[in-house]
Amino acid sequence: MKDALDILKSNHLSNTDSRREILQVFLRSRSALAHHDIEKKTSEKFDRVTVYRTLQTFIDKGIVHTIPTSDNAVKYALCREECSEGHHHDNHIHFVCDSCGNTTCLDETAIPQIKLPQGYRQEKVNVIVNGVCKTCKLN
Amino acid sequence: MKDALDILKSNHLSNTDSRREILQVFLRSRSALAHHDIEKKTSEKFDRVTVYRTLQTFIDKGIVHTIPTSDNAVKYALCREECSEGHHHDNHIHFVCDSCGNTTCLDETAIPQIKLPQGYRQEKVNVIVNGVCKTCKLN
DNA sequence: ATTATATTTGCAACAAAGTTGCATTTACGA
DNA sequence: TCGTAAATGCAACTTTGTTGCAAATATAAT
Repeated sequence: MKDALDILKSNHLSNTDSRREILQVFLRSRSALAHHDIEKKTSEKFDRVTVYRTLQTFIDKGIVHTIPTSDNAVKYALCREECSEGHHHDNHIHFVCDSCGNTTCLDETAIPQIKLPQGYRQEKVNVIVNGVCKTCKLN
Repeated sequence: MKDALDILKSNHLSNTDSRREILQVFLRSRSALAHHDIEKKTSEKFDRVTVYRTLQTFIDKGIVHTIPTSDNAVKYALCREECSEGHHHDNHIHFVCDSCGNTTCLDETAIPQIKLPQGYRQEKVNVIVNGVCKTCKLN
């Protein structure tokens, strides 16, 4: 398991408090995080602006990716190893649990082939499944 | 083709200026609309609050549905006939053109079967495809 | 270890998006 | 046409996101 410092180093990013701690929050979290979650989990230690800029840097470097959700709250999650600067490979589906609210990447579940009508060019596909997650279903 | 009054009547909604005109905007538009688009297309005739409440009413009744997009701008589009109060059947994919920015419902393109890992219950699936639309590809 | 420099941060001020309570207005059935 | 419930508009507010700039900090070179 890579740690925050490794990730920063291999992406040629300087080791600053905010980057290190925000990465740690992601590494510790099993579900995707909204901007707001990140501010809270870092005890509002960093300015809102810094969090925005740090997230943008991570997206640019391919360290995290965004997940659109129907309630207009973009969430962020760590990319897997294969992502790199300017090139995301998040070919997995996202699951939103309507019970606990958690958004998770289902890395094992591939995005199915989609056949668009004639004339459309397909660039990227986002699949968001809503339902009840494993943990909640047991309770 | 149903008109605005029919839709309001069959959903037991009173016929007010805002509801009628906002519905007409949807009926005339071939792509999904953001809140902001609606305000503009009604010439800012209605208070922002009224537009929000009207949209919420339409969603509750199953007249429109929301489309999540990766840039955190929820868009709204008319549902097809089969939707009803509290029960959306938008079993089609959404296409976001990165060239013209338009979001459209591809009603003919069904959502493929998705096989979730053991233990997950699937309720709703959203598929958003980014790319270049028919019209833009020609130019 | 010290210093120089480019990068990053925090602040202030702002803009946009969305919400709530309440008084006024409107739709529509009686 | 009138009464009432529903819908609207206004004001005030919260949340979310952005920009410019001065101060602070990370890192590489000495």
